[in-house]
Amino acid sequence: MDTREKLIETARNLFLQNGYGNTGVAQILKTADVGSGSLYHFFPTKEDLLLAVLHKYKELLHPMVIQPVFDRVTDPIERIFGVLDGYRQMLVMMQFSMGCPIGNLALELSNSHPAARQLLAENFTGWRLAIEKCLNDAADRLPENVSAEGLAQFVLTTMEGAVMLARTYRNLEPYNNAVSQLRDYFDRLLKDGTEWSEARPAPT
Amino acid sequence: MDTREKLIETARNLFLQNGYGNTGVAQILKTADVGSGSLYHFFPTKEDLLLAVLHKYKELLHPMVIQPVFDRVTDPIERIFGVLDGYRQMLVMMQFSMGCPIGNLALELSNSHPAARQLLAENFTGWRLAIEKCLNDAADRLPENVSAEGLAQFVLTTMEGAVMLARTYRNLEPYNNAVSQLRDYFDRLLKDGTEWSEARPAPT
DNA sequence: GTCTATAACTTGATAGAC
DNA sequence: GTCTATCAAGTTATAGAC
Repeated sequence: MDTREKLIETARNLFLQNGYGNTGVAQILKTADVGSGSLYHFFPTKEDLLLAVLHKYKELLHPMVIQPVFDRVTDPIERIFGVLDGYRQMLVMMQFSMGCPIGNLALELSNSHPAARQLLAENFTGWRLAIEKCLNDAADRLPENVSAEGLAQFVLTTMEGAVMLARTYRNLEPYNNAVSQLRDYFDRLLKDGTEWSEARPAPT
Repeated sequence: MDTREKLIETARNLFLQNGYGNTGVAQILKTADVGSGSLYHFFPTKEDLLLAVLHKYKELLHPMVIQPVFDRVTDPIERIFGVLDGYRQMLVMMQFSMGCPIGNLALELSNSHPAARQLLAENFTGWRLAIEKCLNDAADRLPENVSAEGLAQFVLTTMEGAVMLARTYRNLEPYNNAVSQLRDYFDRLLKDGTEWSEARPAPT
């Protein structure tokens, strides 16, 4: 693995564990066993390294998060819950020390780092599109006036909130609960052909 | 306002805007116009100040977040959506620069600061209990086998995830969407078995 | 492309006078 | 209880040799 790739990979892991601000450049260098000059040759600033990490996450979304699930599950609705189960497994495996890497960085950086914020949003959108595709593949089972985009975004919302609570409580229960509730919602959507009740317009 | 209280209030605001790690003690001192010696008289370490801030949030939950909504809305289900609307208003007012203070700190600190993590969990629990009470007050309209605790936690999950997405996209749409979906879920729950709610206008 | 050394600065925390 | 002055350590980033 070349030096540039090693730096991105190391930074990705450390940002995931400690956040961006709490990860020092020196720590990255030590962990990657790379000299200071090398880093600043590839990445003029620490933020440039951050942006490279966020690009990397975009590249990893399908091979790491989506495709493995799609390979072993065919039903489009079950694929969605398969992806959610992947996050559950990660929480357990990492003993709640890591959540969704994008969610972590989103809250830390969306105020202060506009370029990073943009890439984080693109990561969210990529995730949502993958779920959206599943919903479109199951369109015949969903009420006609259900918005695939809106529902896919709601799945993302649920996942991110659930990961946050599970990590805070250091307990899987909030995550399992959220997935159960979402499953119940899906059951009710799939079950009856009744009208999607459009929510009231937001107050101004 | 005494110095101790002023320090807590200042730190609370700065942590909210910049996070814990990115807020320097010097910055707190300058903003609060307080000398270094005073701070360390009340709070031996920066973390002690953080814990005081988290205690403050627990105290503020009802007077600031819950009670104002309960005072102007009586229907228990509408109270829940009233609380959610409060967060929507905050996102707009603060132009997405601030989300849920607890959620922000939860992701930043739950790995590295166990004492803070515990207090963050207590804050979440307090919020959930307020929603849970609403659900119990509306128990006659909900299916018997619905767990008020589980559903209340799902509301919290949705709110936190929705705030995260809205801040990342710097757009209210993900938040409105999540609330709409949650409303639709509630409609399907309420409709299922019991009478139609007269507390709010029928969906258009 | 990589190394060493270091500049310029900020951090959290402390000591002691008053 | 508050002030001033200061500490040691850590931060990002740079310069110049190889």
